[in-house]
Amino acid sequence: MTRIALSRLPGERVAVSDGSGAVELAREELPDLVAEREARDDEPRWVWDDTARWYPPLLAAGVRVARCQDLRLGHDLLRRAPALDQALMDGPDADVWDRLRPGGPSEAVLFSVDDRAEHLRADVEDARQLRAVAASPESGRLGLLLAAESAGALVAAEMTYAGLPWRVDVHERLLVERLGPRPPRGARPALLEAAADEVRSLLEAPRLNPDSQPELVNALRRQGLAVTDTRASTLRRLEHPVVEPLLRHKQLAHLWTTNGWEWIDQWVRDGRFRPSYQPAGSTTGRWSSNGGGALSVPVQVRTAAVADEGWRLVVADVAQLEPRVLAGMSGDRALAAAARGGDLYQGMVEAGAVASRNEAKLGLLGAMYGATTGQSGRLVAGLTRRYPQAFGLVEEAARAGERGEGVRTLLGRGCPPISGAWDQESPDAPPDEESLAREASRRRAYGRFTRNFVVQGTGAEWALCWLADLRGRLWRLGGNGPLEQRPHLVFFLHDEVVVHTPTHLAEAVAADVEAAAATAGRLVFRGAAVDFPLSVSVVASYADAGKGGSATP
DNA sequence: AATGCCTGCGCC
DNA sequence: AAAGGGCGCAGGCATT
Repeated sequence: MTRIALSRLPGERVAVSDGSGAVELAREELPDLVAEREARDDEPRWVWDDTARWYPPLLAAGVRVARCQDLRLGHDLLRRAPALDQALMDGPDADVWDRLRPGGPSEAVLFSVDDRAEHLRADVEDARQLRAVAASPESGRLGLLLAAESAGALVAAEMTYAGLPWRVDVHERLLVERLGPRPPRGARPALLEAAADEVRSLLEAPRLNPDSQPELVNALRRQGLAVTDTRASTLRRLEHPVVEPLLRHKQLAHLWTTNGWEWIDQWVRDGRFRPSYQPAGSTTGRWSSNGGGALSVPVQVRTAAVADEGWRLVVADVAQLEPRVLAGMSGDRALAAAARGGDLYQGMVEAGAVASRNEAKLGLLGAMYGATTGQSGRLVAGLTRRYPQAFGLVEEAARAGERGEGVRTLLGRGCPPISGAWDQESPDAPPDEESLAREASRRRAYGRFTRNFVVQGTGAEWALCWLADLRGRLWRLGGNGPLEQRPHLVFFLHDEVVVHTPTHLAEAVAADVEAAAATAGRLVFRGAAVDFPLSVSVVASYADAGKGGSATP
């Protein structure tokens, strides 16, 4: 397969190097060249330093690419990969690659903070990464991971470009219903103020600011309520007339500040919500988001995510992704058997491992998060006997972390090392009891992190493969138009995707979403026969997903 | 005025 | 005695 490396040159120029030679051209000539090579070659792999910098201008020019290699993501990943000989990653500009931060489309044009970072040789770094991976005993898995990570970066750019369809009128109607009319700048909505006034009156505190935690705690205590915090769960346990308006105030305040009118102004344009995604933004490989709060499109406002006329949203999520991942990566046959159906927890009940579905859930979550006490902790002990490989795997990851050792995901992503050696402050003095306790607690915390890392990280790898395969299928499904006129991904969150599609293709999209999940399972888990059943809904509004309306069985 | 930590919420 | 992973975001509050 052809690899075509793109590097920035001084003066808005670009170097294009495909192994058979290099050419230079002006930056504005690039979209035509890319479109031409996409059509002529059989899906070349575009090699560049950062998808978030190269791809948005291409998308804006109507050019979609099939494959890429994101060298920054690849570099970060390989630098942490335990199965890689790190010496092979050294060489010219390696230190600059080490320091690269994710770029945004805007800053790419405005700033060139570091001249060396601006003019890196993509072909040189690409060759280095290829060589290092080829020399690794886990070259196959690492190669898959790099490809999936890069495909994810393409998806991220495309989703920001296309945007999640967003009906501002629906959203604003909801805001007015719950909060009252939009207040002038600096003022608070009427219904929010009304709730605050009820709280002030019931607590006999006319000047109380209910958003101030210390003030609120004091006011509650003056009423004889023994509280030390103001969490909703704490408040719900109290018996006092102030609880209802207080909880209502909290909810309305949250709606107003995080998904209110200002959020709309800032994040919705031309009927689309365009959050910015950051692939591998979390150390486990999960994506993060740095704008718009795409990681929590709250249930409250999902009614505003509505497909265009003649279009539908296909919403799909995986049931119990991480327990299934654990079954697959540990090779635990008993857990894999429980995972064969649509409900893994129910499968555990039917196998007689636990008495109830809820116990199954508590026990598994406890194992993956490191619960040691309470009901969850007790369940973990019992389930360890029933599912020794699965529970043993997370237990072993936790022990490694407690010893200060790192762990890796199934495809080879390494976790960050434990931070801050405890005895560095005064290396010669014998540690006192308190610092010993601190150290022990720090190691346990790292153990909980490594325990979760292996599962969460491998889950993220499955999801990336799912996304990558689905992206290709959607493109092939859609005819000849540009991206936004075909079925295309508009949202992704850990184990859930949303596709915006012309209505007549919705069923075909639903089938492709399923097929892509099966492909991802085979790619990541090879022989291990673990199902990844989806719940798929074809809906007009995101809020209607998962209600069983047109869910496939 | 800007920065960073804390609390609390919500998403997985 | 306490012992639950990963994120983003907003407001309050202390610090500079």
